[in-house]
Amino acid sequence: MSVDLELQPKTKRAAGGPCCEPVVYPDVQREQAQRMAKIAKALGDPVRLQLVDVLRKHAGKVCVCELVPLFDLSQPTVSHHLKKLKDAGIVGSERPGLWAYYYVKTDALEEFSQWLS
Amino acid sequence: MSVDLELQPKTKRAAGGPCCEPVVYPDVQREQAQRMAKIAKALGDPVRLQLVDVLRKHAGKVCVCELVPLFDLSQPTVSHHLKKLKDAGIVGSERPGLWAYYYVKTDALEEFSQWLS
DNA sequence: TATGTAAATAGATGAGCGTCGATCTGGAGC
DNA sequence: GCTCCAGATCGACGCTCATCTATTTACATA
Repeated sequence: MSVDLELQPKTKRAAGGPCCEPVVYPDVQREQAQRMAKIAKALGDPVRLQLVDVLRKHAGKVCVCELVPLFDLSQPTVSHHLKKLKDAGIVGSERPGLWAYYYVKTDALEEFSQWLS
Repeated sequence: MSVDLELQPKTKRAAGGPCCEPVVYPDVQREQAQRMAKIAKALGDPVRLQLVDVLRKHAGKVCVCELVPLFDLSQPTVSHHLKKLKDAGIVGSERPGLWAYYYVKTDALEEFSQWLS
């Protein structure tokens, strides 16, 4: 209803310039967008999304040897995906001995989750 | 505290099998993960995330000619990103005449948003 | 010390992405 | 009709990604 929200071009044919003046935001959030896009990109693969899902449902540490057989993928590939998630700051890991354990760093998803809702 | 949540290998050295039995989920959500990963992937670029942000803040239709000058990118590149968002079902578009208008399809982000929180 | 094993790393390959300039499409106005 | 313009599409380029096999690393146990 409000024409303000429609954001139509202000002139029907501007002379010597773009079709309309820049009414929309210079945007406060260039860096914020990069941060959140980094998170979204890491979640933008079905395997990684399911990894995060499993890790979140088990609010503790999960052994890698539990995660690998969940997918029809080689062990290095799963390891690769876990590394991606770790680089994005979404998960953390420990390796006290022979086995490695991964867990979700819940704070990492906070900003993105809030923006999305 | 609860060992059940720790998901450690059940045996210290399994004989003739993987290090532990598959205790974690066969996972109900293979297709759901694909759906949500598709959304996340589309949001996994700073430009597209900012496009969605701008479109959401203007809960109406926004002219493309308003969006292009927001970024230091060529018009075809912005158009390409808008197409990606459209293919992901995140935005829709109309082109009644010379100008094209884009808007957010809020339902699309619902499932992903809920999963994330 | 030697052996076995879980996980990470290395290297390769084929597919996809982000970006650009150039071109095409189709509505608007003279 | 012809011209102008907004937006979409095309083709190309360099880079990143997901995946694999093969190898390496480091811990455990005998």
